[in-house]
Amino acid sequence: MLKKEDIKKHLQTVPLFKELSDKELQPIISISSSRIYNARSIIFMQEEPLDRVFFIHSGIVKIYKTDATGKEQIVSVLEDGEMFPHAGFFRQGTFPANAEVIKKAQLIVTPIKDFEKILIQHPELCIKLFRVLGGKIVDLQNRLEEKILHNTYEQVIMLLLRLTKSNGEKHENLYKITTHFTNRELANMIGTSRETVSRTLNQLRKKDLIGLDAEGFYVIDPDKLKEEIIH
Amino acid sequence: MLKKEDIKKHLQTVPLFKELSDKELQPIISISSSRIYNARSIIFMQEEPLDRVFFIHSGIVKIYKTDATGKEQIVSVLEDGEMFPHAGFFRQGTFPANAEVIKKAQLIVTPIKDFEKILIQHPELCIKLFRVLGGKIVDLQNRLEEKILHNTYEQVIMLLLRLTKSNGEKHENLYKITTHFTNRELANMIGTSRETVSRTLNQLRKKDLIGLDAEGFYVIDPDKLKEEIIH
DNA sequence: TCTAATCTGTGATATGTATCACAAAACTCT
DNA sequence: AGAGTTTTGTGATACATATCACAGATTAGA
Repeated sequence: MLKKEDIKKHLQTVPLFKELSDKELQPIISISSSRIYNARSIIFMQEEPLDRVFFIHSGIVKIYKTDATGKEQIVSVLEDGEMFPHAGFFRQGTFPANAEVIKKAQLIVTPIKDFEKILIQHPELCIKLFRVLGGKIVDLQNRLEEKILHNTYEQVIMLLLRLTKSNGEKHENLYKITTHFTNRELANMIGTSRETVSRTLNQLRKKDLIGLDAEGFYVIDPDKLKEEIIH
Repeated sequence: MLKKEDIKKHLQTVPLFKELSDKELQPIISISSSRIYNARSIIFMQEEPLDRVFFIHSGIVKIYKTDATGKEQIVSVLEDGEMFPHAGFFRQGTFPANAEVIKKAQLIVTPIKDFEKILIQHPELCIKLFRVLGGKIVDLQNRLEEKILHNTYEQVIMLLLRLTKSNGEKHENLYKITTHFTNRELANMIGTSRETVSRTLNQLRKKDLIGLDAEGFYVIDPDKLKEEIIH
């Protein structure tokens, strides 16, 4: 079965499953399926029952919420190797937010109930999941700290640094964010307006801290940029 | 040994350990110790190696960070039955924030390495911990959403509702927050100024949505208060 | 119980950022 | 390739909230 072979190959690239033997991976493969989602397709909505977890093999996914006025808050932007949602294990209920594809993605879908069964039989897997969840908690606390203790100018910088770290590729000492985010998307990630992001980005470019090339990609010197954060 | 008996009794009140048999609880009791912390004493600081977890039997603890200018951000306010930190399992490193006692507290201290060993031998415990961590993640995402999508007036209301839910006691259809927080503390929980909290609280009192009695306690009608959030 | 320290309330002012408006540029779709 | 849509840049203005200032109330310490 070629398809199951693919799933295996893809799951092996997920950090959560790294170091697992073929035999250990087998039960997870057998309950999972793979699917390609085009950009802009909705993976799930907040109200749906939380009955599956996703692992990203390729592409980019955004997790977001919208309020009554339609204002969007991007909770996180996830890419290959990452899992979502983080908060569903052994809890009944609905998804904590919406998920939509930003860049065409291949996802492994696993029914959460079956995954939980495998989980409790494999302490190794539990340990890794505890690590992942712990990391997520630290991450969210840092986000909250950024939002509370820093002004918008610095929040933009920290967002760029965060995106650089995860999505960036190092090319001759420069970091390139190879995904194009619109100003509005960047704004929604930190809860500011698109205009402010536009102004801040141009300020940073004038200071030669970032470059905005024709394709819309961002080029950054992270160390110099970090020095801009004084608070 | 009376002391171990106490620890047992105290651990049984922690939701994470509820439903565990005496036999299952025993290994955790044997590695734990109990200690009383007075108000204002520091439990740990951010830079210290994360080598233990705490369970609150009584009292109130705040988890907070401070920036270079001394500005404080209260990450969370925890009370009896709760555990902290949440993000330390199977990860090396330091505490993610500082912890200080707000109200005289009795804490159970458990070395994290030993706890981890017990954890991986008890799937039941793992399941509960996954639930707790999942809840924490949802919680933090909601906090971030509050901060991004709502104005200060509404953030204050949501903070009061949150405090009411956890610390509140129901008395003849009113909820009383039996812990006194200063305006500055409330402000630091949501990242605003003490003056704004003072003004907002008085606004809410004028609307008869909350009451501020002599002892400084807050009395709230949660349903009416919730209706104030229109966004 | 007195004194110092901290907390509260409230007006005045400053300021950062959202919002509005619109033109130009860049994409998208058939 | 051209029409329509979406994005960007930038000035002008509005507004929420921080900051400053200070007086009075409250709490804590000796």
